Amino acid sequence: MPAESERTEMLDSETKAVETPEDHADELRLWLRLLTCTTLIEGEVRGRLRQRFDVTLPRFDLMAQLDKAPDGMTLSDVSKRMMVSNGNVTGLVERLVESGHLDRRTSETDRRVQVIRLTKLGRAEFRKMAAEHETWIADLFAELSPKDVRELMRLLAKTKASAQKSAARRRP
Amino acid sequence: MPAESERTEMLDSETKAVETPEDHADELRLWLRLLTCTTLIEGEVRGRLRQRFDVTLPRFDLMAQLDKAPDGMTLSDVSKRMMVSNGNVTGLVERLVESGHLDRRTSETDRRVQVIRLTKLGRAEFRKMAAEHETWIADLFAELSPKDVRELMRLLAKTKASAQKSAARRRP
DNA sequence: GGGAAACATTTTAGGCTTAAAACAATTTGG
DNA sequence: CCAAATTGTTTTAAGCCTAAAATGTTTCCC
Repeated sequence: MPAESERTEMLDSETKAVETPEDHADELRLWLRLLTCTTLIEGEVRGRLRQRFDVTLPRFDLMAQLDKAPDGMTLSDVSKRMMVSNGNVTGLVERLVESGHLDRRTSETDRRVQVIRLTKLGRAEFRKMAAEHETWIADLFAELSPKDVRELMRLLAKTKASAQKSAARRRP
Repeated sequence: MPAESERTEMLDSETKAVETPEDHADELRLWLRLLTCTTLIEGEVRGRLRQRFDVTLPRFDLMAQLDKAPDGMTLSDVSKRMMVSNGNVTGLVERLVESGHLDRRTSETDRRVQVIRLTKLGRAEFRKMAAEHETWIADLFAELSPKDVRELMRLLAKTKASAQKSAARRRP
């Protein structure tokens, strides 16, 4: 426990629990700052992808998932990985098949399942974009020291675990 | 500088700059983790707002901005604060006026400007939602110690500054 | 075998979001 | 003063996104 109290109005921990509403302002500020950072970076990446490659961020993200899976993925896999709804993936895939970046085929062993892969074109274009994308990210985080990066990684891992537990508490 | 090298393949800093492509994998992983955390929390908040109050997250966010500005804000102000496009705000405001949560009037001193405020209903509903929302956030971050929270705040502030500088470098 | 449950995907309806163009009002600099 | 630039907002066109319902397929298990 830290020496300094973060709740200055609290004089006696016995009287706290029931009566005084807890002070959650710090967590709220933290959440807003987290959201700001993400929005800022995401907007920047989105803009650069559009300007340099005329591609949208969701398309890029989907292709990134597939680049890591040479044997293809099912739509459900993609949807879980990207943390978006099923219907969303259906539409995205439709457009990427249309533009020749993706190949979609029904699984031979389970006719419910659609397996999607990058086409040769899709893979080539993705690799080109990904190389540049990586330099943008490095530039956006340029002022963080290697130690900062490690520390942020650690704290965000803890945050993710905390949020997942909270979500599981509500939806068991 | 940390004692341990994070780029094991680099033997001589003289030869680095031009020839070997830099290793940005750590920053990329950090960005993905940041995005995962935000998406996770955002999705959770979105779902709870819908279930408990039948309200969308963007509506809630807009009302949160206005709650902090009793004298109202212009659409541009809101758009900058929320980091979304102008047209987006136009549509959101339209729906919130329609539902009786917002009041919109043209400024008397500048006929270009629209000033929006929460109505009595809008303020009352927002306050109710905000109180509960704060407990959700606290719960989502529950496993972070006060020290973790402070440290994250510090590192995210640094991240934000870094990203803003990078964005400014590109779009001066 | 056959019905119920589970699963994968698509569809639907509605809302959110963006970039860019269009429009309207004000400010500015000659 | 007045044309040009700037500012604030809306419109447009396209795409993204969700939750929930619908559809088709497979698995479970009695």
